[in-house]
Amino acid sequence: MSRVTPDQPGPLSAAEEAAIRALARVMSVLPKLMDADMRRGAGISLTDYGILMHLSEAPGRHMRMSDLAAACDLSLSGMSRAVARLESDGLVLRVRCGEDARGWNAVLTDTGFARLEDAYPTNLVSTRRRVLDRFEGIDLAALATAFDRVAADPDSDL
Amino acid sequence: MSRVTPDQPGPLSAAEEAAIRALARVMSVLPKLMDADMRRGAGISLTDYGILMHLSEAPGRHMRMSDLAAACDLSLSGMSRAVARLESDGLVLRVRCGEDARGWNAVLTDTGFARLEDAYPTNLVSTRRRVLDRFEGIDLAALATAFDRVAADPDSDL
DNA sequence: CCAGTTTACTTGCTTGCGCAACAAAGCACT
DNA sequence: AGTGCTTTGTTGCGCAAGCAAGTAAACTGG
Repeated sequence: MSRVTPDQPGPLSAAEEAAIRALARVMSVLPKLMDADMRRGAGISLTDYGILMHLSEAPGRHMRMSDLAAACDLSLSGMSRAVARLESDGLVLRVRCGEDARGWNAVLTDTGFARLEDAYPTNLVSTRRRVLDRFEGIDLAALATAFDRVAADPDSDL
Repeated sequence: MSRVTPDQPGPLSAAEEAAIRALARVMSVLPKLMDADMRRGAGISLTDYGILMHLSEAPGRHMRMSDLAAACDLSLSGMSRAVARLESDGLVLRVRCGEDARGWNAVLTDTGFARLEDAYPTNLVSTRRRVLDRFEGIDLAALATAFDRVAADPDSDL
């Protein structure tokens, strides 16, 4: 009786192997490079930049802690501490959530928005030099949807 | 007098923006997912798996600490501690480097190799399900070379 | 309207990692 | 051989982030 065929039989093909190894390297190297760029060029960590960015794009420039954590892919505890840091720097403010007094809204202050605007060019340059310039000849739209599928994460269990 | 034209003028195009955001998400999500897969499925962290893998592929199954650190993209101090952990688990051994008594070789033990073999299928499944299955219709070879260009990192300065 | 449960966040503890300071071995030039 | 300089690795310290436990507010069923 023939059993169900697995997705692929044996080990990886040469092309798959090469792609996976290169991706692994990118995942470990690129965040460090871009974080270093941001710290050197704008005095802000990549994590903090992402938080400010997400807030700036939210209606009213505020977000619930848990939504923000999900958007930035941080644990709630991690976001709690990150926002505390940003608050002590005056970039963000925490206010009780009106319709649910358990919740808190992280609000981007004007200072915070100015800081984001200040850091934006650095991020832009870093993005181009480190990534986009090296993706010449690749279909970015197709790549984006593939990446989206990767990050989507259905079937969380192995 | 006309100044030098920057690589690209203004902000990112829609496709660039989408690709960058998706890549950012992949970089933050995927390592956690695959690490979780490895821990649950094989009781080993992704970092440790990578170390054992690199050692297993080296001639004589041993490597200098600094080479190993570079290969795994870890700081030397980080690798020092990682190897100490692995050594205490019996997966790796540290022996003085013959031709340069300052150096140490991390050597993969038989136990370590067995552990790697044991973890390999888990890694394979995780790799396929999380990544390769979602890259259908993408030229993997082209993608690999693009990733290699990203990870290569000439001009370290911003 | 009052337990018991669920949800939203914070805080204590631990881990992994990087940087800077250190020890030890090699090298270079006299 | 001897004195400095370089290279290789390890250790002290600090930081960011996750998990688990705690607190407070909101729902839910009697």
